Amino acid sequence: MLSMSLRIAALGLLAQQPGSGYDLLKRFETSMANVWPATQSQLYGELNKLADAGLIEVTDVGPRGRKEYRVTDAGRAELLRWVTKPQDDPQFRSAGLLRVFLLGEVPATEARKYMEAVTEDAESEQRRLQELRDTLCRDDNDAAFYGRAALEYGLRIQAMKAEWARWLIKAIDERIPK
Amino acid sequence: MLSMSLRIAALGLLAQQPGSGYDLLKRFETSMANVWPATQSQLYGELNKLADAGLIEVTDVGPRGRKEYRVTDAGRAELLRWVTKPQDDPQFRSAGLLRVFLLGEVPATEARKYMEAVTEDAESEQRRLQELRDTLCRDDNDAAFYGRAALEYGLRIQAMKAEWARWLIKAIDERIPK
DNA sequence: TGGTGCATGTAACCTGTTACATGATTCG
DNA sequence: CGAATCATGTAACAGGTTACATGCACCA
Repeated sequence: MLSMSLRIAALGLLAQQPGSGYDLLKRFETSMANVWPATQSQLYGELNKLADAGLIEVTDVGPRGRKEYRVTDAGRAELLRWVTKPQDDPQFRSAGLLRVFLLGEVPATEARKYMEAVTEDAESEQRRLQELRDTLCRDDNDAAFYGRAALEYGLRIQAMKAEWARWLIKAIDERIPK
Repeated sequence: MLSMSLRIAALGLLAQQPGSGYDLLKRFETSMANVWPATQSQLYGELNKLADAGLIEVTDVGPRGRKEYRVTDAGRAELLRWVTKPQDDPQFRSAGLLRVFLLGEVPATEARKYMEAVTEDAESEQRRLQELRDTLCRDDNDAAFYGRAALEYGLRIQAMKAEWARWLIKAIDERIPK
Protein backbone atom coordinates (compact mmCIF):
# COMPACT_ATOMS: atom_id res chain seq x y z
CA MET A 1 0.00 0.00 0.00
CA LEU A 2 3.04 2.27 -0.24
CA SER A 3 3.79 4.69 -3.03
CA MET A 4 0.35 4.86 -4.72
CA SER A 5 1.58 7.32 -7.29
CA LEU A 6 -0.95 6.35 -9.95
CA ARG A 7 -3.73 6.86 -7.45
CA ILE A 8 -2.42 10.38 -6.84
CA ALA A 9 -1.87 11.09 -10.52
CA ALA A 10 -5.53 10.31 -11.24
CA LEU A 11 -6.70 12.20 -8.16
CA GLY A 12 -4.59 15.20 -9.11
CA LEU A 13 -5.84 15.35 -12.68
CA LEU A 14 -9.41 15.22 -11.42
CA ALA A 15 -8.60 17.98 -8.95
CA GLN A 16 -7.40 20.12 -11.86
CA GLN A 17 -10.60 19.41 -13.74
CA PRO A 18 -13.49 16.93 -13.33
CA GLY A 19 -14.27 14.39 -16.04
CA SER A 20 -14.86 10.75 -16.95
CA GLY A 21 -12.36 7.91 -17.01
CA TYR A 22 -12.19 8.30 -20.74
CA ASP A 23 -11.45 12.02 -20.45
CA LEU A 24 -8.75 11.30 -17.93
CA LEU A 25 -7.24 8.68 -20.19
CA LYS A 26 -6.74 11.30 -22.88
CA ARG A 27 -5.02 13.58 -20.44
CA PHE A 28 -2.81 10.69 -19.36
CA GLU A 29 -1.85 10.05 -22.98
CA THR A 30 -0.88 13.66 -23.57
CA SER A 31 0.54 15.67 -20.69
CA MET A 32 0.75 13.07 -17.92
CA ALA A 33 2.51 10.46 -20.11
CA ASN A 34 5.79 12.35 -19.69
CA VAL A 35 5.59 12.22 -15.93
CA TRP A 36 3.65 9.15 -14.85
CA PRO A 37 2.34 6.94 -17.71
CA ALA A 38 -0.63 4.63 -17.10
CA THR A 39 -2.62 2.15 -19.13
CA GLN A 40 -6.36 2.22 -19.75
CA SER A 41 -6.83 -0.94 -17.75
CA GLN A 42 -5.02 0.38 -14.73
CA LEU A 43 -6.76 3.74 -14.77
CA TYR A 44 -10.32 2.43 -14.76
CA GLY A 45 -9.48 0.09 -11.90
CA GLU A 46 -7.91 2.89 -9.90
CA LEU A 47 -10.92 5.18 -10.39
CA ASN A 48 -13.19 2.55 -8.89
CA LYS A 49 -10.84 2.14 -5.94
CA LEU A 50 -10.68 5.92 -5.44
CA ALA A 51 -14.48 6.08 -5.48
CA ASP A 52 -14.70 3.18 -2.99
CA ALA A 53 -12.29 5.04 -0.72
CA GLY A 54 -14.44 8.18 -0.93
CA LEU A 55 -11.67 10.30 -2.45
CA ILE A 56 -13.67 10.92 -5.61
CA GLU A 57 -17.39 10.70 -6.39
CA VAL A 58 -19.62 10.16 -9.40
CA THR A 59 -21.59 13.33 -10.06
CA ASP A 60 -23.40 12.22 -13.19
CA VAL A 61 -23.94 9.19 -15.42
CA GLY A 62 -24.20 10.03 -19.11
CA PRO A 63 -24.70 8.06 -22.34
CA ARG A 64 -22.85 4.72 -22.71
CA GLY A 65 -22.55 4.47 -18.94
CA ARG A 66 -20.20 7.47 -18.86
CA LYS A 67 -19.37 8.34 -15.27
CA GLU A 68 -18.47 11.92 -14.50
CA TYR A 69 -16.05 12.06 -11.57
CA ARG A 70 -15.15 14.85 -9.17
CA VAL A 71 -12.76 14.96 -6.18
CA THR A 72 -14.24 15.09 -2.71
CA ASP A 73 -12.92 17.08 0.24
CA ALA A 74 -11.30 13.89 1.54
CA GLY A 75 -9.64 13.54 -1.89
CA ARG A 76 -8.18 17.06 -1.72
CA ALA A 77 -6.91 16.37 1.79
CA GLU A 78 -5.23 13.16 0.62
CA LEU A 79 -3.63 15.01 -2.29
CA LEU A 80 -2.23 17.66 0.04
CA ARG A 81 -0.99 14.98 2.41
CA TRP A 82 0.85 13.13 -0.36
CA VAL A 83 2.42 16.21 -1.91
CA THR A 84 3.77 17.48 1.40
CA LYS A 85 5.06 14.10 2.63
CA PRO A 86 7.52 12.76 0.04
CA GLN A 87 8.51 9.77 2.13
CA ASP A 88 7.59 6.63 0.26
CA ASP A 89 8.63 7.30 -3.34
CA PRO A 90 9.70 4.34 -5.47
CA GLN A 91 13.43 4.06 -6.05
CA PHE A 92 15.20 5.50 -9.07
CA ARG A 93 15.68 2.96 -11.88
CA SER A 94 17.14 3.57 -15.31
CA ALA A 95 17.68 0.90 -17.94
CA GLY A 96 19.76 3.39 -19.94
CA LEU A 97 22.11 3.99 -17.05
CA LEU A 98 22.31 0.23 -16.41
CA ARG A 99 23.52 -0.17 -20.00
CA VAL A 100 26.25 2.41 -19.45
CA PHE A 101 27.24 0.68 -16.24
CA LEU A 102 27.72 -2.59 -18.15
CA LEU A 103 29.26 -1.11 -21.30
CA GLY A 104 32.64 -2.52 -20.34
CA GLU A 105 31.37 -6.05 -20.99
CA VAL A 106 30.82 -5.46 -24.71
CA PRO A 107 33.31 -4.56 -27.48
CA ALA A 108 34.42 -0.90 -27.41
CA THR A 109 32.98 -0.28 -30.89
CA GLU A 110 29.54 -1.38 -29.64
CA ALA A 111 29.89 0.79 -26.56
CA ARG A 112 30.72 3.82 -28.67
CA LYS A 113 27.84 3.08 -31.03
CA TYR A 114 25.45 2.89 -28.08
CA MET A 115 26.58 6.24 -26.71
CA GLU A 116 26.07 7.81 -30.12
CA ALA A 117 22.51 6.49 -30.08
CA VAL A 118 22.05 7.99 -26.61
CA THR A 119 23.18 11.39 -27.92
CA GLU A 120 20.79 11.26 -30.85
CA ASP A 121 17.94 10.08 -28.67
CA ALA A 122 18.48 12.91 -26.20
CA GLU A 123 18.57 15.45 -29.01
CA SER A 124 15.37 14.15 -30.60
CA GLU A 125 13.61 14.03 -27.22
CA GLN A 126 14.70 17.60 -26.67
CA ARG A 127 13.16 18.61 -30.00
CA ARG A 128 9.96 16.75 -29.14
CA LEU A 129 9.64 18.53 -25.80
CA GLN A 130 10.40 21.90 -27.42
CA GLU A 131 7.58 21.32 -29.90
CA LEU A 132 5.30 20.25 -27.06
CA ARG A 133 6.13 23.44 -25.19
CA ASP A 134 5.37 25.54 -28.27
CA THR A 135 1.94 23.94 -28.72
CA LEU A 136 1.04 24.40 -25.04
CA CYS A 137 -1.47 27.02 -24.07
CA ARG A 138 -0.10 30.27 -22.61
CA ASP A 139 -2.57 30.15 -19.73
CA ASP A 140 -1.47 31.64 -16.47
CA ASN A 141 -3.37 29.26 -14.20
CA ASP A 142 -1.56 27.11 -11.64
CA ALA A 143 -1.90 23.84 -13.55
CA ALA A 144 -0.36 25.34 -16.71
CA PHE A 145 2.40 27.03 -14.71
CA TYR A 146 3.52 23.83 -12.97
CA GLY A 147 3.01 21.79 -16.12
CA ARG A 148 5.49 24.06 -17.88
CA ALA A 149 7.86 23.74 -14.91
CA ALA A 150 7.81 19.94 -15.22
CA LEU A 151 8.37 20.25 -18.96
CA GLU A 152 11.32 22.55 -18.36
CA TYR A 153 12.81 19.85 -16.15
CA GLY A 154 12.53 17.37 -19.00
CA LEU A 155 14.18 19.79 -21.40
CA ARG A 156 17.07 20.36 -19.04
CA ILE A 157 17.52 16.62 -18.50
CA GLN A 158 17.76 15.96 -22.22
CA ALA A 159 20.20 18.81 -22.75
CA MET A 160 22.35 17.50 -19.92
CA LYS A 161 22.13 13.94 -21.20
CA ALA A 162 23.28 14.92 -24.70
CA GLU A 163 26.18 16.90 -23.28
CA TRP A 164 27.18 14.08 -20.96
CA ALA A 165 26.99 11.52 -23.78
CA ARG A 166 29.29 13.63 -25.96
CA TRP A 167 31.69 13.98 -23.03
CA LEU A 168 31.70 10.19 -22.54
CA ILE A 169 32.27 9.48 -26.25
CA LYS A 170 35.29 11.76 -26.14
CA ALA A 171 36.58 9.89 -23.09
CA ILE A 172 36.07 6.54 -24.84
CA ASP A 173 37.95 7.77 -27.90
CA GLU A 174 40.86 8.93 -25.78
CA ARG A 175 40.96 5.52 -24.09
CA ILE A 176 40.95 3.38 -27.23
CA PRO A 177 44.73 3.70 -27.91
CA LYS A 178 45.42 1.70 -24.74
CA MET B 1 8.81 -11.26 -20.76
CA LEU B 2 9.88 -7.78 -21.95
CA SER B 3 12.34 -5.51 -20.22
CA MET B 4 14.17 -8.03 -17.95
CA SER B 5 16.51 -5.39 -16.60
CA LEU B 6 17.18 -7.11 -13.30
CA ARG B 7 18.09 -10.27 -15.16
CA ILE B 8 20.65 -8.25 -17.13
CA ALA B 9 21.91 -6.39 -14.08
CA ALA B 10 22.72 -9.70 -12.38
CA LEU B 11 24.16 -11.19 -15.56
CA GLY B 12 26.30 -8.11 -16.11
CA LEU B 13 27.70 -8.07 -12.59
CA LEU B 14 28.61 -11.74 -12.94
CA ALA B 15 30.25 -10.96 -16.27
CA GLN B 16 32.38 -8.35 -14.54
CA GLN B 17 33.34 -10.87 -11.88
CA PRO B 18 32.08 -14.32 -10.84
CA GLY B 19 30.70 -14.90 -7.36
CA SER B 20 27.84 -16.21 -5.22
CA GLY B 21 24.37 -14.75 -4.80
CA TYR B 22 25.50 -13.33 -1.51
CA ASP B 23 28.53 -11.68 -3.14
CA LEU B 24 26.30 -10.24 -5.83
CA LEU B 25 23.91 -8.92 -3.23
CA LYS B 26 26.70 -6.87 -1.70
CA ARG B 27 27.58 -5.41 -5.06
CA PHE B 28 23.90 -4.58 -5.60
CA GLU B 29 23.78 -2.78 -2.27
CA THR B 30 26.82 -0.66 -3.08
CA SER B 31 27.45 0.32 -6.69
CA MET B 32 24.41 -1.12 -8.46
CA ALA B 33 21.90 0.38 -6.01
CA ASN B 34 22.29 3.76 -7.68
CA VAL B 35 21.38 2.37 -11.08
CA TRP B 36 19.10 -0.62 -10.65
CA PRO B 37 18.24 -1.53 -7.05
CA ALA B 38 17.15 -5.06 -6.20
CA THR B 39 16.09 -6.95 -3.10
CA GLN B 40 17.67 -10.13 -1.75
CA SER B 41 14.54 -12.09 -2.49
CA GLN B 42 14.38 -11.02 -6.09
CA LEU B 43 18.06 -11.61 -6.76
CA TYR B 44 18.18 -15.22 -5.57
CA GLY B 45 15.12 -16.02 -7.64
CA GLU B 46 16.61 -14.41 -10.71
CA LEU B 47 19.88 -16.31 -10.33
CA ASN B 48 18.02 -19.61 -10.39
CA LYS B 49 16.11 -18.52 -13.50
CA LEU B 50 19.34 -17.44 -15.20
CA ALA B 51 20.89 -20.81 -14.41
CA ASP B 52 17.80 -22.63 -15.71
CA ALA B 53 18.08 -20.62 -18.92
CA GLY B 54 21.73 -21.58 -19.26
CA LEU B 55 22.98 -17.99 -19.14
CA ILE B 56 25.00 -18.62 -15.99
CA GLU B 57 26.32 -21.81 -14.38
CA VAL B 58 27.33 -23.05 -10.95
CA THR B 59 31.07 -23.71 -10.92
CA ASP B 60 31.41 -24.70 -7.29
CA VAL B 61 29.41 -25.36 -4.14
CA GLY B 62 31.13 -24.20 -0.96
CA PRO B 63 30.27 -24.21 2.75
CA ARG B 64 26.67 -23.38 3.77
CA GLY B 65 25.47 -24.35 0.31
CA ARG B 66 27.27 -21.39 -1.22
CA LYS B 67 26.93 -21.52 -5.02
CA GLU B 68 29.67 -19.90 -7.06
CA TYR B 69 28.23 -18.60 -10.33
CA ARG B 70 29.89 -17.72 -13.64
CA VAL B 71 28.44 -16.47 -16.95
CA THR B 72 28.30 -18.87 -19.88
CA ASP B 73 28.96 -18.02 -23.53
CA ALA B 74 25.20 -17.88 -24.05
CA GLY B 75 25.05 -15.41 -21.16
CA ARG B 76 27.66 -13.14 -22.74
CA ALA B 77 25.76 -13.28 -26.03
CA GLU B 78 22.51 -12.32 -24.29
CA LEU B 79 24.27 -9.43 -22.55
CA LEU B 80 25.62 -8.12 -25.84
CA ARG B 81 22.21 -8.51 -27.45
CA TRP B 82 20.50 -6.52 -24.70
CA VAL B 83 23.03 -3.71 -24.59
CA THR B 84 22.95 -3.17 -28.34
CA LYS B 85 19.16 -3.36 -28.70
CA PRO B 86 17.61 -0.73 -26.42
CA GLN B 87 14.09 -1.33 -27.62
CA ASP B 88 11.99 -2.49 -24.70
CA ASP B 89 13.02 -0.27 -21.81
CA PRO B 90 10.45 0.49 -19.14
CA GLN B 91 8.95 3.96 -19.32
CA PHE B 92 10.26 6.91 -17.38
CA ARG B 93 8.41 7.48 -14.09
CA SER B 94 9.16 10.07 -11.45
CA ALA B 95 7.11 10.62 -8.31
CA GLY B 96 9.04 13.84 -7.72
CA LEU B 97 8.07 15.24 -11.10
CA LEU B 98 4.49 14.11 -10.55
CA ARG B 99 4.45 16.22 -7.39
CA VAL B 100 5.65 19.26 -9.31
CA PHE B 101 3.02 18.63 -11.95
CA LEU B 102 0.33 18.72 -9.27
CA LEU B 103 1.77 21.53 -7.18
CA GLY B 104 -0.96 23.88 -8.38
CA GLU B 105 -3.52 21.91 -6.37
CA VAL B 106 -1.96 22.76 -3.01
CA PRO B 107 -1.46 26.14 -1.30
CA ALA B 108 1.42 28.20 -2.75
CA THR B 109 3.28 28.17 0.57
CA GLU B 110 3.26 24.36 0.55
CA ALA B 111 4.42 24.33 -3.06
CA ARG B 112 7.33 26.60 -2.27
CA LYS B 113 8.23 24.54 0.79
CA TYR B 114 8.29 21.40 -1.33
CA MET B 115 10.60 22.97 -3.90
CA GLU B 116 12.97 24.04 -1.13
CA ALA B 117 13.08 20.43 0.03
CA VAL B 118 13.85 19.37 -3.55
CA THR B 119 16.77 21.78 -3.66
CA GLU B 120 18.19 20.51 -0.39
CA ASP B 121 17.69 16.91 -1.40
CA ALA B 122 19.51 17.44 -4.70
CA GLU B 123 22.39 19.14 -2.93
CA SER B 124 22.76 16.39 -0.34
CA GLU B 125 22.54 13.69 -3.03
CA GLN B 126 25.26 15.55 -4.90
CA ARG B 127 27.44 15.49 -1.82
CA ARG B 128 26.76 11.80 -1.30
CA LEU B 129 27.77 10.98 -4.88
CA GLN B 130 30.88 13.16 -4.60
CA GLU B 131 31.92 11.24 -1.52
CA LEU B 132 31.18 7.95 -3.30
CA ARG B 133 33.36 9.05 -6.22
CA ASP B 134 36.20 9.95 -3.86
CA THR B 135 36.13 6.53 -2.19
CA LEU B 136 36.07 4.69 -5.52
CA CYS B 137 39.16 2.87 -6.70
CA ARG B 138 41.25 4.59 -9.39
CA ASP B 139 41.41 1.42 -11.47
CA ASP B 140 41.64 1.83 -15.20
CA ASN B 141 39.68 -1.30 -16.15
CA ASP B 142 36.51 -1.11 -18.21
CA ALA B 143 34.10 -1.76 -15.34
CA ALA B 144 35.59 1.06 -13.24
CA PHE B 145 35.67 3.41 -16.23
CA TYR B 146 31.98 2.96 -17.06
CA GLY B 147 31.02 2.89 -13.40
CA ARG B 148 32.55 6.35 -13.04
CA ALA B 149 30.73 7.46 -16.20
CA ALA B 150 27.38 6.40 -14.70
CA LEU B 151 28.28 8.18 -11.47
CA GLU B 152 29.13 11.33 -13.41
CA TYR B 153 25.66 11.19 -14.92
CA GLY B 154 24.15 11.10 -11.45
CA LEU B 155 26.26 14.06 -10.35
CA ARG B 156 25.18 16.10 -13.35
CA ILE B 157 21.52 15.23 -12.76
CA GLN B 158 21.65 16.42 -9.17
CA ALA B 159 23.44 19.63 -10.12
CA MET B 160 20.83 20.27 -12.80
CA LYS B 161 17.99 19.45 -10.44
CA ALA B 162 19.22 21.87 -7.78
CA GLU B 163 19.63 24.64 -10.34
CA TRP B 164 16.19 23.96 -11.82
CA ALA B 165 14.58 23.93 -8.37
CA ARG B 166 16.11 27.32 -7.54
CA TRP B 167 14.88 28.67 -10.88
CA LEU B 168 11.36 27.44 -10.14
CA ILE B 169 11.33 28.89 -6.62
CA LYS B 170 12.23 32.25 -8.12
CA ALA B 171 9.39 31.91 -10.63
CA ILE B 172 6.95 31.03 -7.84
CA ASP B 173 8.05 34.08 -5.81
CA GLU B 174 7.53 36.34 -8.80
CA ARG B 175 4.07 34.91 -9.28
CA ILE B 176 2.82 35.29 -5.70
CA PRO B 177 1.85 39.01 -6.05
CA LYS B 178 -0.93 38.08 -8.51
C1' DT C 1 -26.50 0.86 -41.83
C1' DG C 2 -21.97 0.64 -41.03
C1' DG C 3 -17.72 2.44 -39.31
C1' DT C 4 -15.47 5.24 -35.97
C1' DG C 5 -15.04 6.77 -31.63
C1' DC C 6 -16.85 6.71 -26.87
C1' DA C 7 -16.82 4.13 -22.66
C1' DT C 8 -15.92 0.64 -19.40
C1' DG C 9 -14.47 -3.63 -17.67
C1' DT C 10 -11.88 -8.45 -16.72
C1' DA C 11 -8.17 -11.99 -16.73
C1' DA C 12 -3.53 -13.56 -17.07
C1' DC C 13 0.88 -12.54 -16.36
C1' DC C 14 5.33 -10.33 -14.97
C1' DT C 15 8.04 -7.43 -11.78
C1' DG C 16 9.13 -5.85 -7.36
C1' DT C 17 8.61 -5.44 -2.09
C1' DT C 18 7.99 -7.18 2.61
C1' DA C 19 8.05 -10.52 5.73
C1' DC C 20 8.96 -14.91 7.14
C1' DA C 21 11.89 -19.00 7.53
C1' DT C 22 15.94 -21.89 7.97
C1' DG C 23 20.35 -23.38 8.84
C1' DA C 24 25.67 -23.42 8.63
C1' DT C 25 30.06 -21.24 9.88
C1' DT C 26 33.21 -18.36 12.07
C1' DC C 27 35.14 -15.80 15.72
C1' DG C 28 35.70 -14.04 20.18
C1' DC D 1 28.89 -21.38 23.53
C1' DG D 2 26.67 -17.43 21.81
C1' DA D 3 26.40 -13.74 18.49
C1' DA D 4 27.22 -12.03 14.11
C1' DT D 5 27.49 -13.06 9.56
C1' DC D 6 27.20 -16.12 5.67
C1' DA D 7 23.91 -18.16 2.63
C1' DT D 8 19.67 -19.36 0.44
C1' DG D 9 14.95 -19.82 -0.01
C1' DT D 10 9.39 -19.20 0.06
C1' DA D 11 4.84 -16.85 0.36
C1' DA D 12 1.79 -13.04 0.11
C1' DC D 13 0.83 -8.93 -1.89
C1' DA D 14 0.99 -4.45 -4.62
C1' DG D 15 1.80 -2.29 -8.93
C1' DG D 16 1.88 -2.47 -13.95
C1' DT D 17 1.27 -4.46 -18.88
C1' DT D 18 -1.11 -6.95 -22.51
C1' DA D 19 -4.82 -8.90 -24.40
C1' DC D 20 -9.42 -9.81 -24.55
C1' DA D 21 -14.29 -8.51 -24.30
C1' DT D 22 -18.46 -5.83 -24.67
C1' DG D 23 -21.67 -2.50 -26.06
C1' DC D 24 -23.63 2.22 -27.01
C1' DA D 25 -23.89 6.53 -29.78
C1' DC D 26 -23.01 9.45 -33.43
C1' DC D 27 -22.51 10.75 -38.10
C1' DA D 28 -22.01 10.15 -42.94
